[in-house]
Amino acid sequence: MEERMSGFCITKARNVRGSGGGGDSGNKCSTGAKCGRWNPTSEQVKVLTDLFRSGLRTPSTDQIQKISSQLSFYGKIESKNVFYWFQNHKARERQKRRRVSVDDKDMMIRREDNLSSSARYFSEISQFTEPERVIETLQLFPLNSFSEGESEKLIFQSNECKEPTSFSYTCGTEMDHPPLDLRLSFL
Amino acid sequence: MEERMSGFCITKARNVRGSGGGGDSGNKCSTGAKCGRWNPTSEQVKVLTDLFRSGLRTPSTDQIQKISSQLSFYGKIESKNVFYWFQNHKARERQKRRRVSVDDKDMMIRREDNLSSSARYFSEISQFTEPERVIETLQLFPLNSFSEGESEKLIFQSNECKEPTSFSYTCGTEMDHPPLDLRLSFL
DNA sequence: TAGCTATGAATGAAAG
DNA sequence: CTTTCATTCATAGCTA
Repeated sequence: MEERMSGFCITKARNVRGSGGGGDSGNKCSTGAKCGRWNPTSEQVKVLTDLFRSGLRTPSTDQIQKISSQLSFYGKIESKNVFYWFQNHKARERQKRRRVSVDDKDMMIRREDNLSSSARYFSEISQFTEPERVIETLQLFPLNSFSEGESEKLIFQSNECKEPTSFSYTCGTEMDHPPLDLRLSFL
Repeated sequence: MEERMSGFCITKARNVRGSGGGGDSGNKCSTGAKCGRWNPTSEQVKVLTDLFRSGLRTPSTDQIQKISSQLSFYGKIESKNVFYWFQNHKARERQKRRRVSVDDKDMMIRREDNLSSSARYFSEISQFTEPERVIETLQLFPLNSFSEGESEKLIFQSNECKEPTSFSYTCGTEMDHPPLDLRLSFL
């Protein structure tokens, strides 16, 4: 009788990357392995996420500099880290949303699969899959005149929704056993 | 000492993925707990492996969707699962090969132990560690992309210690907690 | 119960 | 912006 299952899935019992919490913590590799890559502190991630959620998606060079400076308090960080963070975060959110959409549509066959599984996955990022309140750069600081051509953008996902151009392959809709034609020539 | 809450999902029942090929043997967590991780069915793995062996390494989004749709018959599966599967499979094969390589050059020991030890391991995946006949994407479908040469990079030189231009905020020099004014209005 | 291996998932960096 | 690569974390499922 192991009722150990009461412990549910331990999530991050390990030191997690955000070992932070304390003083320097910073970027030392959690596992102590040779780390040549930035390992964000939980605080740093929090701030970045917050900014992202506030609508910032593509920070300008200046913004990146400022953010980086601020975050350096929590540990070592470089501008490029911030740059990459936003780039990745944005790309992944979009990519994820795309997959979900498709997934959602294809879910017609499934019988009773609860979607609790995907819940956890998107609990962090896709918290707002509807708002779409992208502010896309946020230039509210006139300081320093205008740097280089930095203010334009403001696109509204125009090239995102590409009609999937329907397919004609037998989409198992009413068969018990799938034809399952997954040869490469089929894809 | 270690407060490593060893809760984790106790999994006593070995439902095994390859159980009777029936329809749903799929992904339910052994314990029935709501594990958030996809647990591929043996059929799904078989198909995926087959595709991989056929040369498919980096399926396009469309392909991923199709594969996912087809595999959904065997049990719950999402696009991201397929995506990750290929990503991991490819990476690991490469990693493995590289390790062997290094192993070979670095230490000329390489006695049979090596093989016997990993025999079981290689029996499944590295069935062919020599060919390298990667087909790399298999674009049998038009799949028009709208990417027009848009190259404007933003290079970050190591200017991490760049003086913070002109900030008036008290740069955490004597405080335990930073002022951290990272609201968008600040940037 | 503890350790190990295989592998799903995540994400920093880059390349394209 | 999109996609791929490299590493690492977390965990299911053995195995001893």
